[in-house]
Order: sequence, then C-alpha cells, then structure tokens
Amino acid sequence: MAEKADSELVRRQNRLLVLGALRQHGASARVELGRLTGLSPASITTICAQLISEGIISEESLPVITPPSGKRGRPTVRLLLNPGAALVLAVKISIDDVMIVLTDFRGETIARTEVRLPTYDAGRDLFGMALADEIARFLAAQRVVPRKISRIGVAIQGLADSRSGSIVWSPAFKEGDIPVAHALEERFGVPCFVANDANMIAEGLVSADRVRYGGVTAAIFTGYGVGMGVIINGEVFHGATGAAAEFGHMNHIPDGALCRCGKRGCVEAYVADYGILRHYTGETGREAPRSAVPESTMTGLNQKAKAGDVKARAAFELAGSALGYGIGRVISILNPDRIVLAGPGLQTSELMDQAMREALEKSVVEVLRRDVAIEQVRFSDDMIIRGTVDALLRIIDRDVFAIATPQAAQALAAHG
Amino acid sequence: MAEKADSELVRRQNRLLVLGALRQHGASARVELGRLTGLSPASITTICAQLISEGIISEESLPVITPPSGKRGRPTVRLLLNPGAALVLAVKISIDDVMIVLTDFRGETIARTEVRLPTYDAGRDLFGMALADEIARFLAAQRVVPRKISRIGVAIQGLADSRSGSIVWSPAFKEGDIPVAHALEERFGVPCFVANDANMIAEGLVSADRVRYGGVTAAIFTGYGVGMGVIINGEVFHGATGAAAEFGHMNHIPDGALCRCGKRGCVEAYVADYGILRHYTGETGREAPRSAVPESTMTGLNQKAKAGDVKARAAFELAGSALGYGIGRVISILNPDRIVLAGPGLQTSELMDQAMREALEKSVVEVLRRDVAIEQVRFSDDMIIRGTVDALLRIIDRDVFAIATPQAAQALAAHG
DNA sequence: AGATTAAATTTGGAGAGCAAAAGAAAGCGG
DNA sequence: CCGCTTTCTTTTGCTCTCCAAATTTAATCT
Repeated sequence: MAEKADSELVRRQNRLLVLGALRQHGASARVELGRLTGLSPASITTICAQLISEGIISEESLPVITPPSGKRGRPTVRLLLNPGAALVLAVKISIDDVMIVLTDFRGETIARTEVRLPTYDAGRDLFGMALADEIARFLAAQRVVPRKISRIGVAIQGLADSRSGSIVWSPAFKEGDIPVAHALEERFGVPCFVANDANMIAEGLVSADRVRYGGVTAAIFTGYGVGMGVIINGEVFHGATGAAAEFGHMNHIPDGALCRCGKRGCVEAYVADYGILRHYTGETGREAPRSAVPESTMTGLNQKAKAGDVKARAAFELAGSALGYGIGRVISILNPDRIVLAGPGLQTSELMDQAMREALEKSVVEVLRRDVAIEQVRFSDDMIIRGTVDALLRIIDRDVFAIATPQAAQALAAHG
Repeated sequence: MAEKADSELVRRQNRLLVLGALRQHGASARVELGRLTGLSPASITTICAQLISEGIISEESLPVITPPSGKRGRPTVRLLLNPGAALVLAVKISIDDVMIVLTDFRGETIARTEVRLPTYDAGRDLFGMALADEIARFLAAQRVVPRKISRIGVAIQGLADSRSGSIVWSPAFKEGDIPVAHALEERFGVPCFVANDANMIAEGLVSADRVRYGGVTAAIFTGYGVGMGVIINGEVFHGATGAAAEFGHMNHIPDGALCRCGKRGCVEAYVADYGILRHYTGETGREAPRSAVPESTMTGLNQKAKAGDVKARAAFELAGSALGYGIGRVISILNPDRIVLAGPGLQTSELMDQAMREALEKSVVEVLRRDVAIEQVRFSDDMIIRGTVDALLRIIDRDVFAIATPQAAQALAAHG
C-alpha cells in the first residue's frame, strides 16, 4: 500500500518539483518556477530560500553593470542548480573496456576516461576490485576525493540484477553473476547501481523529452547486440529484478539460430550485426564471434544488398522480419503509444525497414497497431553514458536533495 | 511531471489509506487502523469522524447487552464501510449474453442477472442502447434509481479502448469499434469504463492478495480464449489505450495456424480450446468456430491423450509448447516475479504442463527464469465480475470518497 | 469502590501552502 | 528629475494538515 502523507511529504514532493523544473528548463526565475510547478509565489520563495541555504541551488550573479533589459518591472533573478552540490560517476562497461565519466550536479562533464580493463577473462571475485582500482586511479588523477561523489551508476550490456547490484550475464564476461555495486560501495562509501545499457538510453530519452516519451514507450536499439528500454508513465521500467526489456533474448523462432546466450532462436541471433553477417555467410549454427563486427563490414554488406546480392538481401530481410515480429510481440504485451528504433542497421537499410513493417502487418491486428507511432532516432554511443548520468541525477534529486534537512530549515527560521 | 502537493493531497492520501485498510481487513477499530496505516490516533479520530459524517463509514452498532469480552480497558469500537455509501454495477459481456451484477459499497452482491442479448449480430450503433435498455430493465426490477449508481464497469473478451470506452475488437462481435461507455454514461449519467476481462481478473487478484501480487505479476488465463493481465507495483497495467497484455494474440509462429483475429500464428490459435481441438482434427487452416467448445469435448480429448492417442497427445503438446514460448517472451519483456496460470487446460493435462516447461527451458536463459515463481490458480468464471467490482470500488475509493467534501469538514468543525 | 488497563478524544503546537498586502527594482513619462 | 507603473519577490496572517502529550471514557480486576 502507499505511504502515509504528512507535511514532510508535501515539502519533499514540492522541492522535487522545483528541482525537476530547474533541471528540465535550466536557469529560471521564481515566477517561472511558479508557473512550471503550479506552486504559489510564496511557497516558491520559501522553498528556494531553503534550497539556497542548503547549497543546492543558487541565484544567478548578474554582471556589475546591468544592461537595459527593455522590460519594465522588477527584474527577474534567475536560479540555477549549483554545479558543486553533488558529483556523480557514470561507468560504462564494454568488452575489455571501461568508460568512466565524472559530472557535476548539472550534468556537465568534469572529466572522462576510457581505459582497457579485462572483462571477458576477469574472475567473478576480482572484477569489482579491479574496477574500483580503475575508478580510484581516475579520481586520483582528477584530484577528487571519493567521498565527494554522491552516486555511482554502472551500465552494462546484458542482464543486470538491480537488487544485488551484479552483472547476471553479459557478452562482455565469460563468467556470470559478477558482483559490482557492492565492491564499489565498499570502496567509496557511496550508493551504486548496476543497470542494463538500453535502460540507461531510455533514461536519457525521458530526460530529453518528458512529453514525447512520457507515456508508454518501447525503445529498441540494434547494432552489435539488440537491446530495449521500456518507459511507463515517464519512468523506465526495470521489472522485478532489473532484467526487464530483454528484447534481444526474446525468442523469435523455436529452435532457430544459435544466440550468444546459448539459446536458439533469440531475436538477437537474427537482428544483431553478427546475426545478419552469419546468415549471409550461411554459418548460423556456429557460436557467435566474440569481438564486434566492424562497421565497415556491415556497410559493405548493405551495399552488396543494394547491388542485388541475393544472399545479402535475404540476410537483411530475415533480420527485418525478426525485428518486426519482435516488435509485434512487444506491442501485444505492452500496448505502447510509441516505439523508438535506433541503430545503424535500420537507418542504412530500407530493405530491413520494409521487411520489418511487413512482419508487423502480418502478425499484429490493425487495431493494435494503429495507435502506435514508430519513429527512428539517431543512435550515438554516448547516449548510454548520458542516460546513466540522467538517471543518477534524478536519483539524487529524489532521494537526497528533495528531502529537506531540518538544520537548514531551522537556520533559516532563526535569522530569516 | 508529478502533481504539486498540499494539505488537500495529504488528506486525500490518508483518507484513501483508511478506506483501503477497511476494505482489505474488514471492520477494524481505530487503533487497528492506526497500526495499518501508520497514522497517529489523533489523525485517525479526525479522519474517521469526517468519513462518518459523510456517511462513507459507520461505527458498528453493538448489541444492547454487551457480553463480557474478557479484555480490560475501554472496548474497541469497530468501524466498517457503509454498504449504502455507493452502488456499483459490473457488466460482463459474452457472446450473445450479458451478466449484470449490482453490489453495494462493501462489494456484497445486491442483485444479479444473466440475460440473452444479441452481440455477434448487433450493429455498431445500436448495441450501446440495447445494453443500456437491458440495464435499465434490471434496475427497474430491483427498484433502484439509476442516479444512485456511482460507477459502471464493463468487462469484455478482446480489445478494449479505455480512452473512448469502446470495444475495439471482440470475438463476441462481428463488427469492431463498438462504443459502449458513452451510451451508458449518457443514459444513466454515471462514469463508465470498458476493460478487458483478463485485466479485470488481475484486478481481483490484487484485491485478494496485495502482498503476493503486489510486484510484477503476469496472470495468464486459458480456456476458450487466451488472456493475460499484467500487474505492476500492485496496479493493473492497461497500456496506452487499454489494450495491454494481449497475450492471446501475440504471434507464436510466423505464418502459423489461423487465429480468430484473422492473423496467423497467434498464441491463442494453439493454446485455446478451439486451437487444441483443431490441431487434433487436423483442420488448422479453417476459420475458428464461433461457439464455445463444450467442456466435455476437451475432457474427452484429454482422456484420449492419456490413453495414448498420438494425435491428441500431439495437440496438447503443441499447445503446451506454444504457451511455454509465449510465457518465455513475456518473461523476456516484463521480468515478472510471478506468473499465474489459470484455466481448465493446464490443470487437467500434465502433458501440456510438461511441454510448457520444456519450451520455457529451451527459449529462456536460466538466469531470467530462476527468479520467476510460476503458480497455478483455480479459475472460476465468477472471477471476471468479481474483479470488475473490485476495480470499480477501488476507483470510487480513490476518485470519489478519498476527496474530502468541504461541507462535511465545515459541519464537523461547527458543532464538534 | 478504587485501581488498572486500553481505546478514543482533546489540546496545543509545528510545518506546509496560499491569498493578499507590502516591498523592491526596474522602465516610463511629464 | 521624480513620481507612476509594472513586474518580481517577500512578508504577513490564515487555514489546513499531522502529531505528541494530556485527558477522557469505559471496560475489567482486586
């Protein structure tokens, strides 16, 4: 059942509203915050005074000589998130590679690094320590005291367990069930989460456009792997254990092509780069390659298809069809109002796009399809880190700064 | 973004908490409500006094001569939902058949009727009126003034559109897009919703056991059709338009068996009674039968399978396999912590159950399956109406009675 | 009958938001 | 140049909420 409500909850909620408005709209005057949140000027004044006294936001310092604004009335004083209020650390783990990004409370990047770190052959018990070492080295180089970090978020390909903070299964690791969050929390004394990379991209989408992606959206990403993030009422849906939206490993054809996960017939085994390539060369039964397929290979294959190569065309059509059936199954279960497709594959191959739409028409009744907007979005690798940062900042807003500190409230009351 | 919070929201939330506690635990004393809701005795007193003055709840009237309770201290005064606070009307539409149930605010049935009403050949424009006529007749017979009804809920097989309140597609109707809610709202001046029957059963499950079904649960119902209801954080998930969880019409095999919906390869075309029967007789390409398969037919088929009939065994195994692959796909997308299976098919056929589990093992990696509890629940036809009533009452609690009427508050303040 | 126990209510206070009034800081206009 | 207007912000006074603590109520126990 829901929580009981009291005045503390009211304050928490309204502080969150103010922080959210500032995050979404950038520097804003108090009147503007009033409009955005629906709160009265009086309440906005009180809440902002408290947030300022806590160092979470600050008034914009105007230049000494104010230029004529051309507007009458008392000039607005814009408020902005205080960059130094918190630091967050976003980590993206790929095969034998780690990207670490440090941002301030506004989400501006302070420093970033990408380093080689063995993952595939890393032992279950040692990886967390190795990652912590790498992060510690990065922080030391940046002269940042670990304690100053407020949250750490780790994005991975594959299955994450949000409860235990571990990597359940990932193509980047030979072993499974690798604990990560606990090791980082121990080392740095900071809460840490582990999540699927596609879910993090979805976090980024919500942050970028709350209106567009605020309903029920399924965002599907194709490339070397296939991932999905599901947004329900503006919140990324993680499922019971954090493994929701495993679109890539949803079965497409019983006893079908072998997938990296060891099962047969997964969507990924048809739609991912390596799947398309395998179907072209005709070796679908073999284990998938470990290393990524070079982009040039896929571009080349695409050109062959365009030139009329029958085998290449068949491979792309098979991929498009699998994707279409997969999307159809997602529509049947989730009834989304929007499907976002991102990934190099679709953008380059009309063949695949067409096969996808045909499969959708064949497998889903029109009445279920008719209200779903399907759109393509440009994908960049940076979206994963970006989304992880967005998720981290949202967590801090909600779990840390929305909660009023009694000291600040009292201090404010004492010498108003 | 979320709503702003104020004292009115606090009251609303806490009143809802009290109503919810009374609904779930039945008659309870004020102390008990305090324990259940986490509210202080003082607040409980105030809230209950207001709810009583509004006629929503009432104190239990004790017998004139109180028997010795054996307990010291001031005796508890139990509070209970006032049955007469509201009336709700739950309607279940099947092929050429309508069930109407009138219940009080506690959910106790006041009257019920089941009448023949042509649906399959009903015109799109006339059905709403015809249904309204039938309801009006029922209410007249019960001497209930339509205005006394607070909400109407209509459960249907097939696709409902919650926004327009219409039946988008249903096996009970030849035509599609049949408006229903609007006609009833016009006639009776009462808000009305239209929803899928499986979603209503899911509502019933949540009401019956909030703890068990409070996480992410997918409840799948097999029988003449195949349906699913998805529960996320204790709320039934309806999707963008109210058509979520269309498990039965999710594709299983591309270009597979013909389904009632006109597409090929839907789960239902393999798992529903008529699907199993067709596969036994070998006529999977034909249009599905309109009328329901008699239970005796399925029991007979089951016995044949047990006796070793190869074709019967194959039909059940095919059904179980389709169900297993379907469940696997649901697990991949939703990552539920619980799957509930209900329906005569599974309970009677171990063959089907076994094939289902084998398909699940073949199509979903162990790490995704391991945390999902799969349980069987006895299904009764009454669950649909029961769940619709539960949904209606929850709506009334939240949207009507949780909102404090200013008059009542003032009246209370005026003469203590 | 008085003591004990437990439920419910009353009282007084704190914190929240809001409407209305007041204050602050700019441009405008004679 | 100085008052007027405009607009943003703060202050004031009020109401609403919940809660802790004290009080009242109504039973049993001794």
